[in-house]
Amino acid sequence: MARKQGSHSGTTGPKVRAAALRLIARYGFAAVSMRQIATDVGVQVGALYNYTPDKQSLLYDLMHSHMAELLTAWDQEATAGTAFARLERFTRFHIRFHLPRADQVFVSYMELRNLSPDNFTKIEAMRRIYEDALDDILRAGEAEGQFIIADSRITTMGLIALLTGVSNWYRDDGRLSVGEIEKIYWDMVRKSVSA
Amino acid sequence: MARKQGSHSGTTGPKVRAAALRLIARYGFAAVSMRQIATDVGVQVGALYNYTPDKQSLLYDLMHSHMAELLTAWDQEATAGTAFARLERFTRFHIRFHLPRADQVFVSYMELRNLSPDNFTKIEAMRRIYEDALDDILRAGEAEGQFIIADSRITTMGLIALLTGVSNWYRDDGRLSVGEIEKIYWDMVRKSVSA
DNA sequence: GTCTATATGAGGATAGAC
DNA sequence: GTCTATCCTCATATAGAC
Repeated sequence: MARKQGSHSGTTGPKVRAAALRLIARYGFAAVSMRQIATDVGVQVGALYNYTPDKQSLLYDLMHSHMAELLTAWDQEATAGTAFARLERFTRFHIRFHLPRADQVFVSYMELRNLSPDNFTKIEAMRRIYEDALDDILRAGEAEGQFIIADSRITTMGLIALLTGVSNWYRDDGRLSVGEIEKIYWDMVRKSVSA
Repeated sequence: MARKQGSHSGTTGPKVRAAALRLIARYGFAAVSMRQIATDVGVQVGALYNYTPDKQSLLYDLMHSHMAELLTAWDQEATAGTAFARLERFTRFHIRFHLPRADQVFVSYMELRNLSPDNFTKIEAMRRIYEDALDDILRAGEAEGQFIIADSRITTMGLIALLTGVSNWYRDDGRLSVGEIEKIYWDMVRKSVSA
């Protein structure tokens, strides 16, 4: 039988977050109960409230962590260079970052409507920063004459939808490596904005 | 005060579906209660069960209707011709069909995981038929030498993600007409597969 | 076809013992 | 830090009156 009492500090917190992420990705925020999460972690429901003040905060933490990681990772990846080189960097980075994070991507996209208004505003602001990074690249390339783009904002939204869509079909045991997928998508992106 | 009794047959059924669609799109299937739907329609909760055997069937009906309409509309739109012409047709059709159906798109995409396994299988089969229509065009264009495509299946998924993404940012009162949006996306699609 | 009332169960969150 | 027990609200679905 499972242990009924005792301290397991240091591991329960991360376990709660991991269980919540996986369950919410699979069944949706509203469909997942705190009891389900507790069972998955191996504690009773009351114990969860040592790690989150409420269910909403748990969702926000998951989405905020994801966006913060994304922005930090891109900050470290972004470089100077031609718009062309920067766009390739962005394309490959986006795929490489998101592919191993299917649950985070799913939750961050699907559960926006379940954030409280305040939390939604904060997450949207982070998302906007990321979109603007691509928008900057596109406008730079247009100014340099490397790209022909009808509308940089729409192209930004289009390319991000295209690239994020990888998560819809990618499987770890699929026939293509991440590198091959990056290449295929980079070909499409490159051609779609080409002069 | 609202009427407490009486027959309103002929209108309640569609109203139930319309209310369910709008509420589910906004808050998610699991988060929307039958009571909310009933309130929105203006009846008591028990009355809903004259129009659906249960909540799950209501969701399935919404998604099935959407996919059936989509396939029927594409059947009427599809034409013979060069792969190039067929791809433009598909691109413009996809945007024109989906733009005025934001709620349906959202629900059909987001609530797949809330379908029962049987219902999921049926909806997925319909979705696959639509994807295959694009896949056929791409492979035809490749065979004719009009397109250069690394992998038709991945390109199919990529283009559908790109095109469906329009629903993420489109607003009825935005600065662009549907025709202008079709044009911008067709430029991207055309170039992305160009030889 | 709709209403009211109810059966039956699950939900988020909290209090207090250990 | 976790457990048990509980409060209070809400859920889906059904039964039977009108």
